[in-house]
Amino acid sequence: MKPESLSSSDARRCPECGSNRIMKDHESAEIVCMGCGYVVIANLTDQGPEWRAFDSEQLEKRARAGAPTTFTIHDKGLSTTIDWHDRDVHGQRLPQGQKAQIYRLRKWQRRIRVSDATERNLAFALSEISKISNNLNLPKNVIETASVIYRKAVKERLIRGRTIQGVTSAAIYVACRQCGVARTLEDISQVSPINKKEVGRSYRFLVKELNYFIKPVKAGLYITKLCNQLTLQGNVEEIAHKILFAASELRLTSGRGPTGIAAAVSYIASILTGERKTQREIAEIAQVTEVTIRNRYKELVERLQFTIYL
DNA sequence: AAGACGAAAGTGGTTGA
DNA sequence: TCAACAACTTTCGTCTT
Repeated sequence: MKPESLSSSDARRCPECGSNRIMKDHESAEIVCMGCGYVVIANLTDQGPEWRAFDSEQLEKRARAGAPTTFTIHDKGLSTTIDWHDRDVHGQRLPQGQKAQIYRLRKWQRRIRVSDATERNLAFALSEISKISNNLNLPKNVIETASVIYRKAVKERLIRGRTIQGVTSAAIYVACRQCGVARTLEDISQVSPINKKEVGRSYRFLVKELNYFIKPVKAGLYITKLCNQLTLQGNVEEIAHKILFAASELRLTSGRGPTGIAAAVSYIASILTGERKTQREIAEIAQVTEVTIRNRYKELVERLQFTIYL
C-alpha cells in the first residue's frame, strides 16, 4: 500500500519550532509537538470512506460506493437526495414539463424522508447533537457514538418525559467519557441550552437505564487540555504527567475530582519549570476553585519529593 | 497591590439503613 | 425516604512577596 501523505517527512516536523518530537495524541484527537506544545493537527478524524482498497481492482470496484454510512443522520445517510437546481447532468436548464416533475419528486422525497413523529424527533435530535459537538470541537467518532447512544435511548423509550436537548447533551457527555475525550459537564452546558445540573441528571439516568459502565476520567486527559489552554510548553505537560504518575502510585488521586488533580499538578509543573501561572489563572480554566487547587497542592507537596524533577 | 493561604459555612450528590 | 458523609465551592479575613 502507498504510504499516506501525512507520514511524509515534512509533516513530522513542527511548523512552529522545527522540532521532530511530534506526538499523536489520540485521546484528545490532536497531533501535538512535544517541544513547544504547538497543535499541528487538531482533528485526527478520518474523513474518508470506511473501506480500504488493497489493489487497483478493488479501488475500481469500491470507488463506486457512495458516502460512508453514518449514525449522525436520521436515515444513516442512506436515502437519495435530490438537489434543488433545475438542471440536468450537463448543467442545462430543464424543460418546463420536467421541471414540474422534479418539483413533485422533491416534495415527496421530503415527505418520505422524514415521515412520522419518531423520525422527525430523531432528525431534530441528531442535528442538535451535531450542533453541540461542533461547538465543542469534538472529533467525529464522538459524534457518531453520541448518535448511537441517542438512538438506543429512543429505542428503549427513555425520552418520554424528558427534553430532547437534555438527552442529547447527556448522550454527548456519555460519548466523551467512552471515547476518552476530556470534556466536563460544564463544557457541555455552556454550548447547550441545558444547565449543568440537568445534563448531569440526564447523564446518570442514561447510564443507569442503558447499563453503561463508565470508567472515571483520568486526570491525565485534563492535563493535556489544561496545558494547551494555558499555552504552556510541552515539557510542562510532560512533567505534569510525571507528577501525576507519582501521585497515583501513592494513591493520592483516588476519590478526588480529576479536574482538581490536573489543575494542582499543572500548577506544580508550571512552578518547577519557571513558567509560573497563578492559582487563579489555572482555576479559571480548569473550572475548579483556587481552594481546591491549594488542597490538592498541599497533599502532593506533603507526600512527594519534588527535588527529583529539578 | 496581587497572590497565596486557610477557616468556616454552604451545596449537591452518594450511600446505607 | 432520610440522615450521615465526602468532596468541592463560596466567602472572607490574614499573611507574604
